[in-house]
Amino acid sequence: MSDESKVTEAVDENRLIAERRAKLDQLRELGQAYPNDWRINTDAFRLQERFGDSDQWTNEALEELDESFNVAGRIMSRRIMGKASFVHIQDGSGERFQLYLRRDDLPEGVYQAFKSWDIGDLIGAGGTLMRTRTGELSLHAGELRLLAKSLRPLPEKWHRLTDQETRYRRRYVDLIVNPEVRQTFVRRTQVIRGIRRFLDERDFLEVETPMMHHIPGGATARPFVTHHNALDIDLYLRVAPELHLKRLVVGGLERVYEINRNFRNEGVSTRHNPEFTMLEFYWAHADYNNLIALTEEMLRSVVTQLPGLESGQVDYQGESIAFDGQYRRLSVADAVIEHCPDLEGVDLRNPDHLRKVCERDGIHVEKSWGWGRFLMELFEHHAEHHLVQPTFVTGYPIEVSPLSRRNDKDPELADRFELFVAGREIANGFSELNDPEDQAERFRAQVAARDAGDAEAMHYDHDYVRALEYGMPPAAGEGIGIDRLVMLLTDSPSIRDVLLFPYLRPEVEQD
RNA sequence: GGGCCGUUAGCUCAAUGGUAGAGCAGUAGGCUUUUAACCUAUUGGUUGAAGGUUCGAGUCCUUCACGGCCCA
Repeated sequence: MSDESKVTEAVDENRLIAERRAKLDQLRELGQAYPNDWRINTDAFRLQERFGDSDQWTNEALEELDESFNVAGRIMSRRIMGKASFVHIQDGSGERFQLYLRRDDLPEGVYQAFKSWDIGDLIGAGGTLMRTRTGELSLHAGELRLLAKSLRPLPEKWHRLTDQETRYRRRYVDLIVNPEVRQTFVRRTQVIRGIRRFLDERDFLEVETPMMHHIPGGATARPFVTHHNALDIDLYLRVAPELHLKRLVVGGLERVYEINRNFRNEGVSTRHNPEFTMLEFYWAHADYNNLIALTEEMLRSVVTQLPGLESGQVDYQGESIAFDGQYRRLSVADAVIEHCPDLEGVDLRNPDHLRKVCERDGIHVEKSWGWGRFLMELFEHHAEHHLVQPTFVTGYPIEVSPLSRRNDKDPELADRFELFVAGREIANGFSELNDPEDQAERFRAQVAARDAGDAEAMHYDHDYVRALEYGMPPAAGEGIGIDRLVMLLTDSPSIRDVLLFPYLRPEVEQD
C-alpha cells in the first residue's frame, strides 16, 4: 500500500476507529500489541457453576479459598470509579463475569493503562474470588493484560444490535452482543448431534457423497452450474445426494445417511436459502411405514433430549406443538376434503373436474397436468398450512413422485409420506423404486417434461439405472430439512436466523 | 417477479417543507464495592445513492441499491 492511500484511508476512517488505532500504535511501540502468552484455567460458566451458590460461597468463604483463577474475555462494560473499577467481560463460555480492579492491587502502571482500554478489547485477568456488597461473584484481579485491541466500537450495550441486515452480515458482532443468537446455534448443533446419535445407535453408517455432479438429480430443482478448469467441463452443485446414497445401498451399505449441504438455484426467502442442510438416510428391507415409525421415534428422541424441551412441547411463533405422543396420519385426499368439504364424495381422480376446482380457487394450472398434480395443488393451497401439529401425510400421487415405489394395490399412488409441522414440510420419505425398467421409464418422462420446458425436471441418469440393474435391495429412504427443523426448535421465524451466514446480496462498498 | 414498509452520528432512535437533535459509546476531569454506576464539560453528520419540484428538502416526486414483511 502506498503512503498516499494510507493517508486517504486514515482521513476517511471513522473517528472512533482512528482513536483506537492510535492506542494500538502506542501498544506496538511498547511491543505489547497482540501477545499470545496468557493462559486461562477456568471460564465464567465454570466459576458460576462452582461458586454461584451465595449461601455456601459467602465473601468470607471465598476469602479463605487459597486459589487463583485466570480468565480471559471481551470487555462488555466498565464502571470506573477513580482508583477502582468494575468490568464485565464475556468469555468463551458465552457467559459474563465481573472483574474488580483496584489500582493498588495491580502492578505499577497497569491500572492507568486499563483506563485507556476500550469496550470490546480482549483482556486477561488473574486473581482471587470475592463477592461484592450486592452479592455478585467477582474476580479481584492481581494481574491484568490486554490480549487483543478492538478497533471497532461494539453496538450500544442496552439496545444492542437490532438492524437485521447488519446482524446477518456481521454475524460475529451479533454473536458478541445478542446472547440468544449463540443459544440458537448451540441448539442447532445439539439437534444435529441428536440425530447422529439416534442413527448411529441403529447401525446407520454416515457417509459423504459428491457435492459436484455431472448430472444433477435426486430432486426436482434447478441446479447451480460451476466449471472445472483443468477438465474444461461444467459441473452441477448437487440438489440432493439421493442417487448416490442409493448406489451405496446397491453396493451393500444397507443403512446409510448423510447430513450435508444441498444447493438449489431458486428464490431467497424466509424459508429458502440457496444452500441448506439436509439429512438423507436409506434403509434396506424397510418400507415407508417403517420410516414413519422411525421418524416419529427420532423426533421424539431428539426433541426431548434438548435442554428445556424435555416435555416434547415446543412453542413455535405462539403455537404449542407436541412432539411427544403419536403423530396424526392423513392422506392427501382426506386432507383436501377436510379443508374443502364441498369436494366430499367427488371423484378426486378426475382431472377435468379437479382442474375446474383449481381454476375456481385461482390456482394457476397447466394443460399437461394429470389428476395427481391438480390434487397436490389443492392440497398445498387449502390444507398444508393447517397442519400445525406433526402430521404424516400419505397417499401421494405417483405423478409427483418420480423416485418412489408404486403402491402394490393402487398403482396410481406412491408408497410415500411427508411430515408436516407448523404448516411446513419437514420430511419427505418413501419406499424406493428399485425396478430399473420402471426407473428408466420415469427418467424418460422427466426428460420429456424438460423438453417441454420444465427447467426443474430431472435429467436421465444412465449410471443410476445401471446401478439398479445390478439389483438394489428393497429399501426406504427419507430426507429431513435440518434448517426447517431447527427453526421450529428454536422458535425462529426465518431460515436466516438458523444459518450462521445466510445468503445476502453483495454488500455495497463502504469502508 | 409483485405489493407494503424501512435506510438520519459507532449503536438505539427523534426532528409541521424553515438553524439536523437526544441517550449510550467516545474525549477531558472527579469519584477505592459498581450493576444501563454517578457528577461536570465536550467532540462527533455527504440524513443509503443519483436526479427533480421549491426561495428553501431528512421531510414532497422519480429512478436505483440494500434490507424487512406479505404474496407468487
